[in-house]
Amino acid sequence: MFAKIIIDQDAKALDKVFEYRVPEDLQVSVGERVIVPFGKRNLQGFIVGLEEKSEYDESKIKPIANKIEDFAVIKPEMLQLMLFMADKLHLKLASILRLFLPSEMRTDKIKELIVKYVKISSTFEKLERKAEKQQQIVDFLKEHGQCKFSDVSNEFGYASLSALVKKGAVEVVCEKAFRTPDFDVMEKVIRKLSPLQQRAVDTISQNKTYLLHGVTGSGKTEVYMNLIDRQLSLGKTALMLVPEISLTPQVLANFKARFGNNVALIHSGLSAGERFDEWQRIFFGQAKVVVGARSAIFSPLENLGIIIIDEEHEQSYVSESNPRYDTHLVAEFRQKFNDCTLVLGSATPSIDSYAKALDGEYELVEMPVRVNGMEMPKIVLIDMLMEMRQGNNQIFSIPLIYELQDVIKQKKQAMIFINRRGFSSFQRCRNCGYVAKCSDCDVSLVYHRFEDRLKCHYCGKRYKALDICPSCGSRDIKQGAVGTERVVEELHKLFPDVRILRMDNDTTSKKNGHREILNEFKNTKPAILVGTQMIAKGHDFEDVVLVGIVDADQSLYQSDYRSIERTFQLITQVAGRAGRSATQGRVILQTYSPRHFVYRFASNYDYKGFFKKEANLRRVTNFPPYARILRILFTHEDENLVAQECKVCYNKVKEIKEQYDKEFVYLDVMKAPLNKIKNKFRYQIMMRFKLDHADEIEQKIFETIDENAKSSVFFEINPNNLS
DNA sequence: AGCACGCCGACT
DNA sequence: GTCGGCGTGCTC
Repeated sequence: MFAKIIIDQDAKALDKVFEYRVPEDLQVSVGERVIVPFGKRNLQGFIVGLEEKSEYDESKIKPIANKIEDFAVIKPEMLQLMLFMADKLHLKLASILRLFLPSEMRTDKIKELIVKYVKISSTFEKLERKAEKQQQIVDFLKEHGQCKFSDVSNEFGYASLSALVKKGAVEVVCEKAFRTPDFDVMEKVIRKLSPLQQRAVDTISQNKTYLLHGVTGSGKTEVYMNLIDRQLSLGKTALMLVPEISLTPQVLANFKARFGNNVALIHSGLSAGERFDEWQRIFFGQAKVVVGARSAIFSPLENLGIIIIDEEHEQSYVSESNPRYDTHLVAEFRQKFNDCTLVLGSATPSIDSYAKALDGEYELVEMPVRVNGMEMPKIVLIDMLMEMRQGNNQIFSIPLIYELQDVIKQKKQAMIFINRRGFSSFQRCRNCGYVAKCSDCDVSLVYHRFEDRLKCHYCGKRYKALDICPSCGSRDIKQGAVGTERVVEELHKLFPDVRILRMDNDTTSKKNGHREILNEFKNTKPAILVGTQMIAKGHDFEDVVLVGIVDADQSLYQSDYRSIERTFQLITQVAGRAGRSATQGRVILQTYSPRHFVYRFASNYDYKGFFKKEANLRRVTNFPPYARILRILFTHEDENLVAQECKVCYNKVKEIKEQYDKEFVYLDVMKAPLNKIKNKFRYQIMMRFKLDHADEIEQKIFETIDENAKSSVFFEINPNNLS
């Protein structure tokens, strides 16, 4: 018998299947981890196939040395998924397999909690020699059967017990034990569903994909819980993904209360041991429900009945490091493989998903009203250019200051949202609001302070930094970016007696920083909470009646094609924080581009109108989902070497482009925007092509690059982040 | 990835 | 003469 084995090493040269002989006395099956002699070393490998005959020179084949576990860690579904991902994303096989296991399992220091038990051996008859203590142990075990090793040794002494073990009179049995993380205990609350929620639950009943479009506050979570309950009662399992930042202690406690020990929770706060144990509980079927962030999509659940991706539009579902994958793609595979239900839920679906829903690929389910019947907060647009012309050069507009005064008078609360994401900045004319765009790509240019140049992150084209506005001739050019500290400072000046809290990466880095700030905010009235994205998620504060968005344009002028979509999502998300109680909330949205269509649609909560406009824009400019972007990134310590190699590959890709000239919208080589990371130089080939032959083109490019590149290369399909 | 082989420069 | 630099190639 011969085994096909993937060596657990993340190297291009080893990214293939090796063959080994299975020793007569070794029972192996597909999916198991083994130790194999590889060159001079012994390495870990995964059995991905078993065959009677070998295709390789049999004299060179070595035997498998050993097994690592006595069960197949990679289940058949995951092996299929591995092949699927390798094909679609061109990732190395070993690096995909690593995604399927908790990282603790790869290091040798597996922290499996093993409890040792002892019992009388089946072969034991009686003690040969008189030994008082040993006799006592034997009698004890005869009476009680299997006992904990530590208990027995504590009671009768370690020496006697181990002497018995050495003789073979007593057998040691090792069993696994699980550490389960502690939780705040919460009462199980099952709310009665609104008719709209009930309708959604009833509709989502088939084994296909649904896009659940429900406004903020429409009670999607309760719908999810009901859908999961239904699957459990059918004897199936459920997988629910939530963005990492939404996995707050409260949310976790909620799931624990609802599903008890049936649920496994996977989040970044787990210790290595806890993570490993949760994985095992899932693997062995003790946990029937998994709730977790992105990587939980690889949970080894069997008999999957439903997969739910909450806030499906969130960027965090796309992995931006090492094995780059998109959770949607994996979820779609698992949905098909298990013939189960897939639910994508959002108040602001991604353009990609909504387009699929309109195409009939997904079924659209809508929940257009809030569960408490409350109206959505009113969004008021403030033209900051107008404010400036009227002599207000502050961060806050006059209307926002008025509204804040009002909130304070009423002893209510407000949130001020700072839209600060990434580190790139743009240049803007303070007089007319002009922002420089790339003439070739129609995305905003990024200002690089170091070189004092504007650059396009899609095509690499460089432009002189602005000193005079090309649109109105003004010299009043500014780089936009206001930080949370600045805002807090200004608020202190305006309202010296009011408690002002700040929440961002700096203030929440401490262990419970997050919770402490939110608790303090909850108990202080009046109060103003200033924060970044973090405050846009989850928490509902009854007394927040006002939300201020200080500089909405920040995300609008990020240099990627999804920036408009993201701005719409952000505004809707943030607005949802206001007015969760009886009074209708208000949102003050300050912008320098008040006429941009995104604000018109967002302030009217007109998702469909927005989609139509944005989708059309993408279609005519050839951006996803109506085209595909492929970025090939080359990295190496030696700059000349990567640059050279990248160039060679570019020329090869150009040959492919010639074959498919009508399909290509764009192709070029350039330094990556972040030219050097961790002492490695980065060069890239960027291209965009239409969808008709996209898969075909992609495969050809994968092949060509593999043949021609020696340095480390990776591929990104429709990347979000172009650093 | 890691380990050996191999072919050139600087030293006991 | 030999030690050691890291380029190249291989691992079932």
